[in-house]
Amino acid sequence: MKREQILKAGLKLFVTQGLHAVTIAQIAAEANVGIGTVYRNFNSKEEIVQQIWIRQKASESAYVFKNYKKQGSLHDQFNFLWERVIRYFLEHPLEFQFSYQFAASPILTKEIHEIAMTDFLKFDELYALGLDQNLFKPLTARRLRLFTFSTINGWLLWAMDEKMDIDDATIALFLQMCWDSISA
Amino acid sequence: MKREQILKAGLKLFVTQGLHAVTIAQIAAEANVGIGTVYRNFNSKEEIVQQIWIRQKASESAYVFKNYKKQGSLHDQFNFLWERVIRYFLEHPLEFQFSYQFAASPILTKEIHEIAMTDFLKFDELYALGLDQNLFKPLTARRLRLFTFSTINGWLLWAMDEKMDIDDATIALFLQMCWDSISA
DNA sequence: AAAAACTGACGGAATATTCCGTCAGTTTTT
DNA sequence: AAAAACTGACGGAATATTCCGTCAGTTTTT
Repeated sequence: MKREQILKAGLKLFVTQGLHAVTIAQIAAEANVGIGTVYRNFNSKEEIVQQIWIRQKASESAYVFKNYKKQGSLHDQFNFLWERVIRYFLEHPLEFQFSYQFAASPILTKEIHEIAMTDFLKFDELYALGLDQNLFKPLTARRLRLFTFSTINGWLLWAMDEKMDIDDATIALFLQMCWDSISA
Repeated sequence: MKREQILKAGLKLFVTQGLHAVTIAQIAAEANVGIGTVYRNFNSKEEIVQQIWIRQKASESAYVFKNYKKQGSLHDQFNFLWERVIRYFLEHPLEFQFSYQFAASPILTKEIHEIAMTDFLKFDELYALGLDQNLFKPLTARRLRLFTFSTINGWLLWAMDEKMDIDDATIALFLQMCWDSISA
């Protein structure tokens, strides 16, 4: 409970102020929790960041794969999953900012990334299938997935930044762009 | 001169250790400069980051637009410029990491971004031309540019991270993906 | 009522920032 | 043209400030 409050507070503060500007005392205050409680739950500011990352990716994957059924054409599945990713981020702007900002941070080790990303390996199966059917350009499944993911990430950053309003048609067009980019 | 040394040292340290972990004293040491000299040139750590950003974007645009002639087909020009961007980042991994890491940082204000990005507006002319010729999907020139840029950024991150070796063929394929994604 | 969890004041380590003497390079005086 | 006076960038010791992490006392849970 308190742990959750701390992670939530950290998320908000890190995104709005940046890692270096946030103190443990601030996090404790924002979480309505004593400083000692922060230290009971986490060893350092860096550990808080790591745990926020893991928690965020878990919440993201839960949202994305909810109601996911392997039915319809491969293209349909592709659209379904990536649209869920897009909608998750649109509905959770703080989580998106955090995700973007820390993706390349030296604080997040290979291990942390690996733990956090396991759920998303399901995407690779989809891409592997597409490769079998010669639908995609000749890259590995993993690379194709990373390509689409980073495209979406980057696009959302600018879209949010510009306060571009994103309706269903825009999302559909964008998904089409993602598909076209990797199509053979 | 000293100013340059400080910016260079800051770039290296921020990328490898992260903003919060780097002290002014460290920067001074890495730059072979006294602490006082750092303060003579900059008011704070944040200002150093902002100036590194501006300097980095200037160096990037100088590299990208060097020898750029508006000749050949629009597709050729597209390939020329984006290939330059890719090569710049491949040859300057520190600059790339920095660019990626701080793009969404709260330290960089709208003003700073605007100053740093002016040179890159030339890209928009290219996209506008393509739109006139109905080559692209129906988005604004600016959005198309941001889309391609973020795609490249994201792709390079993973490519470098995975130590994927990037030869001319790979770059060509990737540029093709960028083109296909926005083609009507 | 015993154990566990929590709180936040506090001390001290880490860090930022200031301040001032030095000295290489420049200008003025003789 | 030699000497004297001046300048201000520089370095780093001294000082100010921040921030961490502990722990004694308090509250909550079991």
